[in-house]
Amino acid sequence: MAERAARERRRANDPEGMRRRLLDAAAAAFQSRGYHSTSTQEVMREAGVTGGALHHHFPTKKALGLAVIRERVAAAVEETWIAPFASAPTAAEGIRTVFGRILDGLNRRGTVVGCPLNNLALELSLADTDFQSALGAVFEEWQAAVARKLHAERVAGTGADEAEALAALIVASYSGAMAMAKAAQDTAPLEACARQLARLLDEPARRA
Amino acid sequence: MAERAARERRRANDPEGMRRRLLDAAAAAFQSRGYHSTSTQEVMREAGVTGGALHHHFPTKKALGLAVIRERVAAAVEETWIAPFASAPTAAEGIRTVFGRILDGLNRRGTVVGCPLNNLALELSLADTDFQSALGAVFEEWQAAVARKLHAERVAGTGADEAEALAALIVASYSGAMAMAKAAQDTAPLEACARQLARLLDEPARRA
DNA sequence: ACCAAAACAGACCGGTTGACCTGTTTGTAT
DNA sequence: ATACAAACAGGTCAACCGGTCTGTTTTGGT
Repeated sequence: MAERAARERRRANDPEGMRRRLLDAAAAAFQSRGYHSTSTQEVMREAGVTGGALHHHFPTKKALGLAVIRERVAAAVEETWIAPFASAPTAAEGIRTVFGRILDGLNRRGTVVGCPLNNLALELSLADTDFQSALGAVFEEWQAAVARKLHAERVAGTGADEAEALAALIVASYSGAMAMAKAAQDTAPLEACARQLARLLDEPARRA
Repeated sequence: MAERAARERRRANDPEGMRRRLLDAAAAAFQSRGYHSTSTQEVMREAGVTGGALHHHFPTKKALGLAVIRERVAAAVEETWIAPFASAPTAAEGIRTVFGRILDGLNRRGTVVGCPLNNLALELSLADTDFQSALGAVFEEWQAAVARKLHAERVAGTGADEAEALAALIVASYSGAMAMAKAAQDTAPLEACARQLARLLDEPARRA
């Protein structure tokens, strides 16, 4: 039919692009509304994609969630946290840089949507073991990267155990401060933690 | 009818008790499954209550959630955290006591269900402004109580600002460590943070 | 040129959810 | 005693969710 051909102009199969758009839309929606509060239809609408396409790339909502965690959340942590921290001249300077950039971004936007990893971790860790292990893996890699930096700098004693424990404190206080900032819709907890952590990393007897 | 009277044995109106059972069941369900993943029917079943009673005490699910936050979550934070910390001989000892008790409880149970405040905060803060302010208030009171203890002890400089900032670090690192423990289903992050925080509160030049 | 498989479109369905509503029972003020 | 409101029972309903299904178009191998 002529009208059919006229309406649907053309269709270019682009699997990777389609998959990318779906992951982008899902990651944004999960970030701002959470996993359970986001329906697959919302993801479809915001990605401009039909149900058939969504089902083709991600057979279930859970598969979509796992892909978001492994391909988007992990990358976001790597990009906004691990990389700038690792490439900083010192650990203390890394804290200031990372927190400073994130605070800049938050102040530019109005609202505090929180850390995507933390948001999904608290919502999904107990719901499903697949989610739990995927999220736990991201946390572990994050903490390990921070510990490597601390250990390379010989901060806080020589032991690798101490570096690991201090890395846990750093990651935990960032996650918790972001949670507080989200609940209060105020960046003050993040600023306070940044100052305290930087002071902690500057002061103590280094190079034992 | 005789059969009617025989079946429904008797009914004692007990508004406070009914309300308490509903809040208990809802708090437990929200804690382990989250707010959105818990249906009102599940709450009804686990509380042994009919729909009419639930609707009478809490007209909407949101009203139930707000009551859980204000009457159960806030009380839990007060009981398990604020009170033992405030009554400890020193702040450092308070950290050890609070974390120790919580770690004992976690090790006794198998799973890490996480901090109820943090769980609900990340799930609901962005969803609704009423939830956000209720959750933010609990966080603020928690941090303020910790800051009072630190200030009374003259930890970390004389300034009240420093006490407030250090309190933010303490609350944030606990919340974040619990999130990491939940994601990893392992209490190691909590133990690490407890050690680091206690060391931080012990060491520095106190009583300037 | 042809055809099988991948990529996509769009409708459909059972199950569930939160909310509501109409009755009935219990407590209480008078 | 009796009227009236609070407390509770239990069913109903539209809306929605995630998953599935069938059909069409595009793509790439031969």
